[in-house]
Amino acid sequence: MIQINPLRIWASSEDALQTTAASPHFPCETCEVRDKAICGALSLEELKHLNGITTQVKVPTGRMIFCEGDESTYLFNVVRGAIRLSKLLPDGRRQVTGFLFPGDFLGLSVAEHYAYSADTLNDVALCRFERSKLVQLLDEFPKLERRLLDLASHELAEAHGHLLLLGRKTATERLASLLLKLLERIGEDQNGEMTIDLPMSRHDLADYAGLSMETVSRTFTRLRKEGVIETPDTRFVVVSDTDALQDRAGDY
Amino acid sequence: MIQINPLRIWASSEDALQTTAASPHFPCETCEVRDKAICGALSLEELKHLNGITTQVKVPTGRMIFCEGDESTYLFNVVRGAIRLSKLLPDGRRQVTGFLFPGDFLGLSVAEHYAYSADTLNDVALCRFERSKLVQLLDEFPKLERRLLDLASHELAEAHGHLLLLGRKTATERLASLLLKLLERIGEDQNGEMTIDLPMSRHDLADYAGLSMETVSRTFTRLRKEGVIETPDTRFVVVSDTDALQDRAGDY
DNA sequence: CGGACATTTGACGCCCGTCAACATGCGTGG
DNA sequence: CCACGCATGTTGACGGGCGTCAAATGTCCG
Repeated sequence: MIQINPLRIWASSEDALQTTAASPHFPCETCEVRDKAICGALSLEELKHLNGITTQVKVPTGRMIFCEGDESTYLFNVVRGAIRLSKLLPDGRRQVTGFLFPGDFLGLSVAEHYAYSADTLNDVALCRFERSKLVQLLDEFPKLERRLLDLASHELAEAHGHLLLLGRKTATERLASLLLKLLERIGEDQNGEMTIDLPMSRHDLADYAGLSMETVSRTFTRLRKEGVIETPDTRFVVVSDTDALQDRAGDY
Repeated sequence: MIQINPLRIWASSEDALQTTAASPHFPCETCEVRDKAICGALSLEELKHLNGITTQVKVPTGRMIFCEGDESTYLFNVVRGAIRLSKLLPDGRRQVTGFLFPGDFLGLSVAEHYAYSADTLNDVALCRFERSKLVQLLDEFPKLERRLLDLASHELAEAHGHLLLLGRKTATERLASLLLKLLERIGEDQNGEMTIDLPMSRHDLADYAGLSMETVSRTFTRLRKEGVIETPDTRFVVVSDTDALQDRAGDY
């Protein structure tokens, strides 16, 4: 599998993020996702230990972070940007297993190899630690381990929802469900309208929902004509009628 | 949601399993799945503690163990039998998220509610503990927590494989993949022929693979006509040509 | 033997994938 | 500034894979 400079750093000068470990500035303290990420389980004192084994890393748009099957030497916290997780079949068919956003944990797997590939949908900032050092840290801070277990079981529940979506929902239900999930995760109130700024392409949405790009596009237009959403730009989705979207998602 | 006597015990006399906790006979010691299950992480001494909080439980064929959304008061080890995990849409569409067999852990979730329903495909023996007590135990035995984390990340990887199956594989690939998985898990050598004794119906297989029962049936017939499998009985599948089945699974 | 149930098989239709044409946006360079 | 090219998204036409419905067959058990 090809891996293109997975962790190359792009230019950054005025930015708070550094590529060196254990900065004297103790960046964890001022981290934007500190309470969301696994770090939220730790006291300030413990956080200093964590800070000691982390490296701040940036990855530009469209780069591989790691590949399915690679040895899982690193784990990450997503600090900024959006990430696509996916699995491939040998003939190129792709399944997107999830999208990650700031505060999410990446690489959760005690296994030796990554179970999926991860690449960037836009410029991403990561907080990286070596897996071996994390394991060490887990022994020191049991709270961290509990947090990881919580995380894993939460992701498992998410995955099961995704299974239901892929196995049993119609195209419309799939897209409605996906939009609702994105709305919850990255939806923003833009002068009274709940809006999603999609960092991913129609193709990515399709590969998440087990559909073709064309079907996703057609479903978008149908939802638009029915007044459920607006799409002022391909990149933005305004959810005009959340209830209607809920109805179309098929759950309950 | 309906829940029919989820943990009722059926007649058992000569059997080693008891319905009472902490039997003086220390059943963990002689447990058939002791090294497979999470218990494998524990020393004999630690096992005695675990033994103290477990209850041996039996559930007959076709009973609910718990329902999606129920408060998750109990966790289980599967000692004997086969279990179906599933999620439902309100209109009855069902997605089977997995099948469990002896040695598997059931209820992995630190969340307050089960994310899916579990019911029995045949007579099942379970080793049950209260979630609250388990959490307590995790504090005492960090090894156990590590084991659970391993387990969770393994299940996560399984789920991602399932996502790929549902999202991107054809009917034949889905069934071939499923049969290979079952072969690995419960396949037995019956005088030189690798055989699967299916505890689940065609309908269950279909709901796992996101297909209709009819399509599963037709795919079975096709695989039989092509000499990949034999189906002497609807319950038994003999895999005559494992390589051919691999080819049809679509991976690699 | 007969009824209930699971499975198989067949006929038919539809949802969604495929292929292709067209539209739109964006960056580049003249 | 516009022309052009490329990438992405939309729309239309068409076909196929799989779902649905229904009947036939097999199986179990009273």
